[in-house]
Parts: sequence; C-alpha cells; structure tokens
Amino acid sequence: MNSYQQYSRHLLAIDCIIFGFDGEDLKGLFINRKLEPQKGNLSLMGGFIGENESVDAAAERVLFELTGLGNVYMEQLHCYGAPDRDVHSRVVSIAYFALISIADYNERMLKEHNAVWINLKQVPELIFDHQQMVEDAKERLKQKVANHPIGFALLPLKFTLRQLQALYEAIYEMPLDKRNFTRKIFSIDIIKKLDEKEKTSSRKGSFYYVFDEEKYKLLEKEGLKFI
Amino acid sequence: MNSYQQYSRHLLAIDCIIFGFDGEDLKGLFINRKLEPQKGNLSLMGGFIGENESVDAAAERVLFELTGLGNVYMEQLHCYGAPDRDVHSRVVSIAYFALISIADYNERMLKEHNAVWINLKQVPELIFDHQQMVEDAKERLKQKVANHPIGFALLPLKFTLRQLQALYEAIYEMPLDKRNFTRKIFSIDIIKKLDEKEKTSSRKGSFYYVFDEEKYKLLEKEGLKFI
DNA sequence: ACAAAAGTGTTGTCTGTACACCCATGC
DNA sequence: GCATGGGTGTACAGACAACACTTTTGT
Repeated sequence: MNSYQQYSRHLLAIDCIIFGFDGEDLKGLFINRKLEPQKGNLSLMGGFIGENESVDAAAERVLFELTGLGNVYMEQLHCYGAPDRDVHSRVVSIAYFALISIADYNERMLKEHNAVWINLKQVPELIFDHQQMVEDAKERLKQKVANHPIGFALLPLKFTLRQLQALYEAIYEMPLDKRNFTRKIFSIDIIKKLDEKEKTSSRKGSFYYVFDEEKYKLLEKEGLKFI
Repeated sequence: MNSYQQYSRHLLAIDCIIFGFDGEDLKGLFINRKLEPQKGNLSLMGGFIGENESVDAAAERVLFELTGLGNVYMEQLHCYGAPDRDVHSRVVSIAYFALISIADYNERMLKEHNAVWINLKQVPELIFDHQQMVEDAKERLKQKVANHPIGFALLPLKFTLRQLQALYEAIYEMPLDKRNFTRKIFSIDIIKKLDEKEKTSSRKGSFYYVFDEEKYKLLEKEGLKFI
C-alpha cells in the first residue's frame, strides 16, 4: 500500500561547502564550470540524491567525488527550497559543510574537477543561491567552533599554537590575543605537546601539538564551552 | 532544456514541531491519528510539499492547517533523510519548529484535527523518527533562546515576570534564581512594564509586562547574548 | 493576623580582556 | 649581534551565582 501517490515528487540535490585553511585564510573549494550551462561560473560541488540513498550518505558521496576523502567532519547546514532557486528546474537542495585539511586535498583531483580554493574573506559570486549557502555556512562555522572543538579538522595532524590561533582568527574574522588564546586552549586541555618543533616560520621554532581525541570525546558528552 | 531528467524524484514532506507553554510546562502539539495506518499513534503535524511550493511556504501552510495561525515564529530545524524513516515509502522530511501562544490555539481546531498538547518534559512515543525530531527541536530551542529573545512568542501579549521565568525554567529544564533572572531581563531592557496587575495567582498581584518589539529589532541586528 | 506569592541587594568567585617583555635561534 | 617570531604573567572589570527578608493584600 502506498497512499502517497497523489503527491508531487521533487529533484533533491546536495550542495557541499568544503572549508579549508591554508595557514592564513579560511578557504572554500569551488568548481569552475567547464561546460554550459553557466560555463565559467563558480559553484559549489553538488550532486543529486539517489533513489534509495540517505541524504547524509549522498552528502558524503558528493564530498568523496570531489576530494577522494571520507571520514571527514561534515554537518548538515540547511535545506534551501525556493521554487526558482535553480534556473533549470525546481530543485530542493540540502547543503552540508565539511572541514578538511587542505594538505589532504591533492592537486590531481583539483585539476580533474577544475576545482579551486578561494579565499572566503569575501565570498565570490556563485551560481544560484550558493553564495547565500556559503555565507550561512561561514556563520554556522563561527557559532559551532565557539562551542565544539571541531576546528582541528581544518589543520594537519601536527600543528603549532600559532597555526591554531591563525585558524580561529580566520574563522572569527578578528584578531585574538596570543596570551589569552594560549591560556584558553590549555585550560581546555585538549591538545598534546610534541617534542618536535616547526622550524620554517621562525628561527626559534614553535612546538607542534596534536589534538587529543580521548579528551575530546569526554568533553563531547558533557557539552563544553570552547573558545 | 532540462538536463536533470535522469535523476530520481522524491516525496518531500514537512513535519512541524509546535511548541506551546501553559504557564508551567513546555508542551508540544501532536496529532492523534484517527485512521489507519498507525491509527491511535501520535505524530507531528505534517504534509507534503507541493509541485511549485517553496519549502518555507509549505511549512507555513502545514502550521496554518493545524492551528489557523500565520505570522508565527518558525524556523527550519533539520532535514531528515534516512531511506527507511517512513515505513510506507521513501520520504525525505524537512522539520520546522514553531512557537505559538497556547492561548491562541482554539479548542475547535484542536478537536477537528484530533490534536493534543503533550508535556515535553518527557517526549512521548511518536511514529517514524518524530521522536528524534522533537528531541532535536527541544535542544535547538534551548540553544536559540539563550541568544535570541524569541521566547516571548510562547507567551500571551501580556505576561508577568514569574511567567517569563517559568518559561525559561521549562525550556532549560532547570530552576533559575528569581533575583538573578529579574536583573538579567531588565539589563537587556526588552520588556515594558504595564500599570496593570495579574491578580489570580497571588494576593499581592504581579505586574504585567509586554515585549518591546522596537528594542528587539535593534538587538537583532547587533546580535546579542540573552540569558 | 496570617498565608501566599511578589519584589528587591550584596558579596564572593569566576571569566574575559588588556597589555609588554624576554627567549631561542639562524643568519 | 641582531632580527624574527615564540613564549609567558598580571591586574582590572564585568558577569555570574549564591543567598533571605520585606511587601502587599485577600481572606
């Protein structure tokens, strides 16, 4: 028995805001369309949801298709459903954002998909309502990162305190005080110091740290205030 | 030109979590199904999204169909897309939550739809994944109300400080200190005292207040920390 | 006069923020 | 020896949390 036959069916898409961090700025991964329609215009990576595919799975698939990455921090952002948001046909889109370490993304895939990393200090012009999506994602990331230690997903496994601070400064779009930041991070006790130093950016060198997964999981349960 | 013909089309539904407050507890409005399938079981009010209907508009329509209310605080919660979430067919659902003043909801409509207000201190058993939706909505409401003065939508136009406090206590599911609460509310300066008193719940009587729309809009722009 | 809820201040603790100098090293 | 970025402590201000008594008035 299917009592739903009378109802309209809709094209359902995923659009994926992929955040990266290059040590200075927050960046987004965009597709530079090679073909008509909208040739030469920038858009988010997207795809359609399959017949029997869960929405979350579709989002992971879309991310994988562009980056080759799985097991990545990903979160549903919002469902965009204006009837004319896509110029070709009525398409409802569910936007997700993902945080990846920019170093994990290889050149080959970048070229293959004609993808580019673009600084998000100013969101570029994008097709349809993708610009709005990116603005919303930036805002959500700001909120989220203040209460959950997810920022680490944007950094390489080993990172320095300065890199971590630069990341937060990029996300919040404001400068942070070095001493206060350091104190805050240590008080949360979620990173472990390594014996190794990063030596390229200064003579003195700065210690590497790694994210402490164990402690994170403890905090995750309790809920926490991060930065 | 429609290049999307190859892709699957999906049933798209709205489910609406309607919050109310009776002076003591946070409540939700649910449908008690009169007909098979799932007769006798509780569910959220829902509906399907029309061919050319925006998702937001569909949510407003669903709310209106059950409550007769428009111009109500409403917010998209999340898109639920597990392929087997509805037992009859694959349906992707976009959940919204709404805040209404329980007094605005009239008995007639309640009976007509076989709807019931149920205390959300413990979320009742519901069909499909509706229980999850309600849990998520409660959580979102907690977060939201801490930073945005939207709680007023759950109260009548005139309310006392004690009612306002009881509302926050119900949402946070914790007791609040009367003096600290009062001070906090006044410091935000978003309610106006009336000359009138509510006299049923005490001999002394407590002053009525109204929400100050003007101040709210100012704060809205700047962003604010509420409670 | 008393019962019942409304209203109102103070203090200690914690958290956030502003701010400047020494350290280690490669050149 | 000096230029460069890395690392560290203190003091003040504002926010938050704990706490109890007086006021009003209907009965």
